[in-house]
Amino acid sequence: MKIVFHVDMDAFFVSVEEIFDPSLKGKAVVVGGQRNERGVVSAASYEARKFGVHSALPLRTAAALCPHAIFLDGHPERYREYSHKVHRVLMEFSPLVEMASVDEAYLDLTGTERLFGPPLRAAHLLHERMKQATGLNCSVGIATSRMVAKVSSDQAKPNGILWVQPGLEAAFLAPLDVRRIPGVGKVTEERLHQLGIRKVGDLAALEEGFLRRKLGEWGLALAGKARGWDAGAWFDKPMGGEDEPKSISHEHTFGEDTADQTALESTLARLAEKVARRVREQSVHARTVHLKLRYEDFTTLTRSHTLSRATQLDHELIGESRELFRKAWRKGAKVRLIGMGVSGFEATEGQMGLLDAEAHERARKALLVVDRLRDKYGESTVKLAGGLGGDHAERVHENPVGLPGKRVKKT
DNA sequence: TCTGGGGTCCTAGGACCC
DNA sequence: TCTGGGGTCCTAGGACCC
Repeated sequence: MKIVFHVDMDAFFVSVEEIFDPSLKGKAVVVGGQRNERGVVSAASYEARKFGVHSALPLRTAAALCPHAIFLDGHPERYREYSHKVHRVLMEFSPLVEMASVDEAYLDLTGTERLFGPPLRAAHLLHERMKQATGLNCSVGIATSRMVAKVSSDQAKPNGILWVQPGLEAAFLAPLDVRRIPGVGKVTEERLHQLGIRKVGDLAALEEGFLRRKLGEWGLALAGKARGWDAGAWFDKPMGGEDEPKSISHEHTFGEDTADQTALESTLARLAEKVARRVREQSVHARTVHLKLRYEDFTTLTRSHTLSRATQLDHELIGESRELFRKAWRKGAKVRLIGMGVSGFEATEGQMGLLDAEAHERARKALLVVDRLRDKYGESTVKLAGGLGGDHAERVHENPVGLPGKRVKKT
């Protein structure tokens, strides 16, 4: 019988911040930005949650609900560091660990009885070891499948352990709201409510034909989940597989909406540089370029273009995204968010003429040097002049007011 | 009280090919 | 000339997750 653990860190970002500043303990803390900023809550302490603050809530709403809360900017480096610590602890219990995000993981503990005893005992050992090694609380769900283990850790929160024994999956799920099923969000929940389905048990009792008619193939998968069946490749996939990303993107929401073409295009160029750099770090080449625009009324559009040849060069991604932008943007319309990304990764850039290939190679090598310099001295110290193989000489951009992430280095 | 940023997966129509 | 059917790629949009 398969034994799957789902380990979920409690209020992860807040808990990490408390390690760096213990005076935060027991207080209402909101991580994600300042109280008057555009943005949403990344994590809220349990104290703040008492006032209705939760993740994804707009920061300004959180400030209205809980005026005495302490608002903190996030520290992604800290969370990555602690995520690695968590990973190391989990590896002590099984080599089959799959981090599902910075703060949660699946473990396959099948056949570890001899080492750690029965599942509950293993979970307690893990829980204690986690606290001792990282200073963080976690919750553990134990089941025979990932899906049920995940629902179970959710029910165990905070700081708890819950084992759904083999054969009791459907009984465990039945009384829960349909929203508890991973993959059922606001929209699907609403559709299910309209069909009179509120509990997972209601879902499990329905005829398959009915679900297929009302919700399509997705409805069938849902009914399976409701019965505790964890179907599909995801279930069978062995844990621990580190797969490469399928897309890389960056986006930016302006502090104030803007229709200033220079500001928009220079922001886009900065995003494209960050994306290009990460593409090079992955040692891949990207074929499809995506643009995303959000206007002041929140209408959002995306445009994409597939290149005849994959690339990892700044100026090509800057040029492509700018072209997409100029075609898509209603001139004069105020923009709230601009973003770009790439997908369709290939190992090499593909065929090109000899002369092109030489220029291309020069540009690639120059960029690798630039990447290293930027590592050492910071983003803004290195600016590319023209001549690196493109029309980007005019690309040297100022930092528009209100943009984060470009600190100017004093020399 | 206005709604982040990084992703994944799915759907659906049209193009194109066999 | 009442005109299939499937597979794959491309593009746009959307649900969902942390």
